[in-house]
Amino acid sequence: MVNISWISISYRVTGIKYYMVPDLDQFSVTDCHYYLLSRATLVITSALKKGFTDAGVEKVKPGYLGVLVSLWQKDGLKTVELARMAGLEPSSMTGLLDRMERDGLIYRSSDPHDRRAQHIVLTDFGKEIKKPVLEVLDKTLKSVFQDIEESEINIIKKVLNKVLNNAKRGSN
Amino acid sequence: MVNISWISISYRVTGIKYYMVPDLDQFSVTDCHYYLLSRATLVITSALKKGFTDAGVEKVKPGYLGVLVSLWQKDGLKTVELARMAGLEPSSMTGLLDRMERDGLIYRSSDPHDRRAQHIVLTDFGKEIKKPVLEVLDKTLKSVFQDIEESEINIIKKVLNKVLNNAKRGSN
DNA sequence: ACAATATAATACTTATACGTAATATATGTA
DNA sequence: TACATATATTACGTATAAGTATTATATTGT
Repeated sequence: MVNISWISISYRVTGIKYYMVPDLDQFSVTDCHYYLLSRATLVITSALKKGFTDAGVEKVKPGYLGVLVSLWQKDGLKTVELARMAGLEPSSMTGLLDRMERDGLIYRSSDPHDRRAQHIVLTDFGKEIKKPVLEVLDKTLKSVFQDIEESEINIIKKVLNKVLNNAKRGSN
Repeated sequence: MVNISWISISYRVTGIKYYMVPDLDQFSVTDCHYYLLSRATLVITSALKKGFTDAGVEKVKPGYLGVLVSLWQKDGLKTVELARMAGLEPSSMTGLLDRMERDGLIYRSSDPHDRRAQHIVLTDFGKEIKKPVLEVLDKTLKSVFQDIEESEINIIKKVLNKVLNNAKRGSN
């Protein structure tokens, strides 16, 4: 794409001093882990969004996927449970559920035993769209990851899991 | 983390029919490419943000990095040029530059030869923070990608570049 | 020269996710 | 029982990025 990079010289220059600020002029974005990760996430999100629209389920946004799949497995989960399952903060989950409620996919139902808690329940519409949504998901990911070997996919998964663990440890 | 996954069964089940909707109950998030990519991006972003704050350059947000590094290489680029270099839409770049201007990192300067264009220029402050910002970047990425082999990093880069190309072709 | 088209930047709306704080309710302990 | 603490959810502000439409200029073709 272009000629700049704002990342991770350390992996490409051996013997560099830890805090040495490297000369940037010789790097390209396609060498930058952070750039590549964020762009890949964005293009997949964008492809999913287009896929849902083309399939006539434009009410479904990519961000809803985690919640939908969780609820298709077990309806009536609580907000915190959904947040934990999707890897989001509870406060993020609230806004997500607001949008999903607005779009007619779920509703909130009070817990008679714990008046703090709300159970998140799929509407009929939320149940009906399961098949087309999963089809779009499968098709989109097949398209985006086409011509990539299974062994490489496995390395990606392994490395990204390690990244998540490194970050988790770093934040403690 | 948890027991759900909303992704990409296709790579793990051989011989699956293209549009077959798979049974979800047996998958885990840590097997999901889309999940892993988006989480990894978010944890790195979060680590960078914390790094900037700890280093006393809390005016710098992770999203500013692409623009800053571009301008440190060549000051006075135009909005569209910066957008293209960072891989963003020009409309996204406008908002980003608004925040950077508000935070005292850049200012806009009209082009006398093309009255449509604005040149984006670093303030003194925007120039001064180069060293600490690059230090935080280097340190953070070293930390997040620690214990990951160079060969694996290279595979990640290769695969993600292919993903970006696949998505680009798919959108035409 | 003028009309059609292209380019640069922006405004506005929406989606996504974090962090902090507030509120209500439960639970555990002295 | 009363108080401290923990839990569930939400409210509000901010960062990030896309998409659509608009405005102002430039450029090109006739």
